[in-house]
Amino acid sequence: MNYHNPREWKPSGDIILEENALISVKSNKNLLVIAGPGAGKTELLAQKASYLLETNTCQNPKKILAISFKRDAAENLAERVEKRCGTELSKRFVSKTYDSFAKNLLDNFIHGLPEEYKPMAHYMIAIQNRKQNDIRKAFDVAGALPISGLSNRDYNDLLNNRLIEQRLPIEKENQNGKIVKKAWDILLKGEVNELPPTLSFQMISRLAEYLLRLNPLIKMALGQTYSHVFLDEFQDTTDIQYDLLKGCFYKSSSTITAVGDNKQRIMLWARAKKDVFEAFKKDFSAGEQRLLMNHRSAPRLVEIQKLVYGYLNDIKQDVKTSEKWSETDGISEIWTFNNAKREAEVVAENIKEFIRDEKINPRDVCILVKQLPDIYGEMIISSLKEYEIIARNEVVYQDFLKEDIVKILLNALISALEKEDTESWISVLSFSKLIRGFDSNTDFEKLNSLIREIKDFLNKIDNQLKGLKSEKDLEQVIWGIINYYDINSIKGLYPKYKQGTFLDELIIDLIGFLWREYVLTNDWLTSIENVRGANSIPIMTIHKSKGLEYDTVIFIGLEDSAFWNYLKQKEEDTCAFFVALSRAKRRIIFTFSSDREVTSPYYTRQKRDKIKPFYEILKKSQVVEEINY
DNA sequence: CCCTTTAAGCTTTTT
DNA sequence: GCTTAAAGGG
Repeated sequence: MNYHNPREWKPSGDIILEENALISVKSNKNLLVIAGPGAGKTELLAQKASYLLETNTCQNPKKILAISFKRDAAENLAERVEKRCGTELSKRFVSKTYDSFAKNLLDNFIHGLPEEYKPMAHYMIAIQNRKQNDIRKAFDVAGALPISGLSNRDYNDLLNNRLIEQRLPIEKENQNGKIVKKAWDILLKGEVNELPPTLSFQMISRLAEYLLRLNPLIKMALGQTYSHVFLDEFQDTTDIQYDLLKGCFYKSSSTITAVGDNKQRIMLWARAKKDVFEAFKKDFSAGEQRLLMNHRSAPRLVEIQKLVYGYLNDIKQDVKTSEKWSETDGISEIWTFNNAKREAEVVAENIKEFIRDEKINPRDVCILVKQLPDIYGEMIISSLKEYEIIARNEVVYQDFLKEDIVKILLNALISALEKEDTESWISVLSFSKLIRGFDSNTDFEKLNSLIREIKDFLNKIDNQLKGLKSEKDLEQVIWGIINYYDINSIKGLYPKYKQGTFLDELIIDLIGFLWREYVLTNDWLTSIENVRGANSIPIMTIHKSKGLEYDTVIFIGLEDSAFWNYLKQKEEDTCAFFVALSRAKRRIIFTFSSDREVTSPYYTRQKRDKIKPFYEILKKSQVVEEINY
């Protein structure tokens, strides 16, 4: 392998990095990179990975470990690195989520735990929702904590908190401690007729951290394996995750690069550690860099974004916009209505015109809400239908489409229908090889016969699809594919499908979605595209939209009741407003309806007194036009 | 049975 | 903060 000289290294893929980004890429110290919306966080990390691998600064055979929160973020980053520095070098780039990282540590080194804290090897993942709460169950069996005056939900939250608030081992000096320890025992080992061994991801992280503390050799091995560590969306790190990070890399030889944005901190209510930036700088003696470019938003929209900094007591800084924009680019409007029906009509009509006159794709428009996308979006969905435009609540599909089994089945279907589609063919082939245990050493003859076999099978599927009469027939085809791969082999590759009815539910959903589309379109490829959402406008919450970008964003309901908790969490809600604002590349529209006559258990009369600062920001920018309908 | 009180929901990911 | 459904009391 020919490595580049660090001095001569240049960013790959025709990318020009701003000065601070280039400094961050070449820095060999622990570093906190504060990067606002559109600064190119993923690109920065991908370029840094390229630099480290191409110059052999990350010395072969050492690796880079990247930790993200969400699976798609981890996958996107891995893909970008492969694109930037090639398949060979990117083999030493390991991209994981926090939870899979922690679970791997626990599962691989489970014997490093003392018997007392060693979970049964076949433990389940805890379910915690309204119907089923395994943690609560464990406490009920252990003898619930003697605390009264709390609602059921608050009490469940408190129990969970008690379980994971501290590092292990549990201090069992007092009565409460004894009950918490008993709950741990039940969850780790299971209780006959009550609960199988069950762990939450928070517990898994605690166990992984304890494991490392007890076994310095494992910690050393981590440092030996990973010379560099990347941490994405660092502002969302919870206290538990931070403890684990410290357990892994405190005073280790690994160099850490954390990337985040304090202005997009909207997960505090979900345990994000508020002082994580300061803690990281102190504990890891980390330096700080700020990126000043916004490659995403048009100049007028960036002007509004900059005004939010003041409200968040953040350093005022001269954010630069991309040269592709001219100074007057960027549209921002507030649309006010007397009722939600009129709002839906006007929004739908305008979207129709955007698509028709500006030739933008439905996927370039996003309808954002603070909460309850089904309720806030209902009327807009039906108004858009009149123009034959589909809008849908993306929450329902986002997670579903990410599932491996869904990807596997859709790829098989596409490959059967469209023999020339290379992307789906490659995934069908590589999945088949994986299932059969083939690798690069498998001889050519065997591989060829596998390819012939798959092609025969895909032809069979194609023919079956042609003669399909009912949803039952489709069910048969889908199960045919699953049985061809072998359901037990699939479960072996993806252990998460072993638990409960998760796999069956996904398959039922897929059949339902596909059939519904097929009835409408009478074409399988279009049906698959529609299930994937290629032609529909996404409706989602601000939280779901984090990390995404759209040409046009329409925020529905800039109203007090949508921000019902504003007075209690001003900063976090202002961040949410900032995230919404900064999703837009060229145009952002906020709507207000003084009467929201939705068939919901919630509000009708709407005000905007409490969230006045949001309107002040928009007014102050002098680029926002308010239109009364 | 009727009136009053209380609780739930509201933003989330992860194998 | 606000609405509605469910539970509780006489």
